[in-house]
Amino acid sequence: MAERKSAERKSSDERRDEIVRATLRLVAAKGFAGVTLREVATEVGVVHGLIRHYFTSRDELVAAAFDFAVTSELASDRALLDGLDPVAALAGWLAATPEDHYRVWIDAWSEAPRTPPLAAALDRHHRDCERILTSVIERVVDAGLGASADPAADSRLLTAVADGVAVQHHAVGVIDVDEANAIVFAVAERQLALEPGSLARANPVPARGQWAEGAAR
Amino acid sequence: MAERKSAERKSSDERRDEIVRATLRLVAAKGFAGVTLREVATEVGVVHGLIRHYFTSRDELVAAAFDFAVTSELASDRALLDGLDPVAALAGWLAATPEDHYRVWIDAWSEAPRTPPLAAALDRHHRDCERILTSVIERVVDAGLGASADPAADSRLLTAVADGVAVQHHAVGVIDVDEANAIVFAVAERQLALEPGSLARANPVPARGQWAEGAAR
DNA sequence: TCTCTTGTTATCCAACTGGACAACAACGCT
DNA sequence: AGCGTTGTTGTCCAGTTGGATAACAAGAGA
Repeated sequence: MAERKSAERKSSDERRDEIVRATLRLVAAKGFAGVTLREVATEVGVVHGLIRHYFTSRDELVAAAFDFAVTSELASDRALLDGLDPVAALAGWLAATPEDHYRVWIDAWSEAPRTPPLAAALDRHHRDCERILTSVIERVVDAGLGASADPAADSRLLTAVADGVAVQHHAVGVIDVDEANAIVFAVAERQLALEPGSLARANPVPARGQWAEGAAR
Repeated sequence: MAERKSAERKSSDERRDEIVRATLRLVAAKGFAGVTLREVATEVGVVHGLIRHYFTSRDELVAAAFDFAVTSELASDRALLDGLDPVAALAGWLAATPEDHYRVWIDAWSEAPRTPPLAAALDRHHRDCERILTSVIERVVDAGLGASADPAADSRLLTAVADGVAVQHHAVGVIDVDEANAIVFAVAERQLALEPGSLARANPVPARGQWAEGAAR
């Protein structure tokens, strides 16, 4: 009569994906250092021993979570940007990112110096971001809508501004989303010789991908 | 014959200070979430029970450590800046900060959303930093060496750039200290209508206060 | 149907955590 | 000298952690 209550049996890939997403949700809520295997297991609805069936160590799990976060984020961003005209794409890329996304980035900055695999992933994805922005800048220049003597350098500069503003907005909380966008747009317009106000006008509705459906407690 | 080996008996203030500094060193090395009372005690050379004699909880300890870090850092910065001419002060403030210092800031950004007292301290100190930079900008303007329509807004902007560049330098590691300074200086010179290169020339030797003598393991 | 693989559970473990407490020792005060 | 205060130690505790492992269960392929 003591019926064994098992979680639904799933394929390896499905379960693995489920675990990674749950980990990511918890990382966004509690930071890389704050997630425990037991919490992840509870979130998924399985026993904590099962996690080890998919990831040989905790570090491997959180590294996979960060990798998944950025990979899926950048994939959906690329798809979104491709469908926009150059200036709108620039505005869309520079506009403030959802809270959850940036929390993960900020946590990664904090943990990377202590976690080599995370540092490697961070380095790689940061360069990806700079490259994407560089190509967007090149599209703007090629369309004759702006100027840039060194798109890669301008990309690096604007990435720094966007990150710094995101810190003020998401972590410190001294500015709201409109102020954040205003600052980044102003710097970008001046740096790339765009018409003042053009980025704010072109800014598309923020519809970036969500990996964090359902709030982690 | 079993001689009791005690740590040197110290005054309350002395010991408290010693504990806070040790905590800060460990926070810089392992993050706010990574420090344990036992490690702090070992670092100081006492038993972990003694920590509780000075701080009623772990949270109170790390909050005190962050507060001490920023308070002493800003105090020594203020003293340094006051002795410099306006442009040199601006360059000194914007120039890259020692690794340990920024590690603590980045960790605070990461932890603040989860730790209310840390969030309060972060908000306060962030505003302090913006205020200091604002007054430096005003000194530059008053001396007729540069222009700023809104010193507070420019301070906010340059703070964002400095933070974003610091992330790229200290956390991600994609740029070195010279590149970091070059980016921040270039933005500041353009934003404040300074002569290009003037900040690099005026940049004083980095001699900011050190609270982290002796490396934490 | 039998077997082999693999997703899953239930425990166990050694290590470590923050906190509590009683005993001790050094010092200041009277 | 006696005494109270307090800096300091050693030890205990209940809880949590990441990891290991054996048993179980649900399929797949022969």
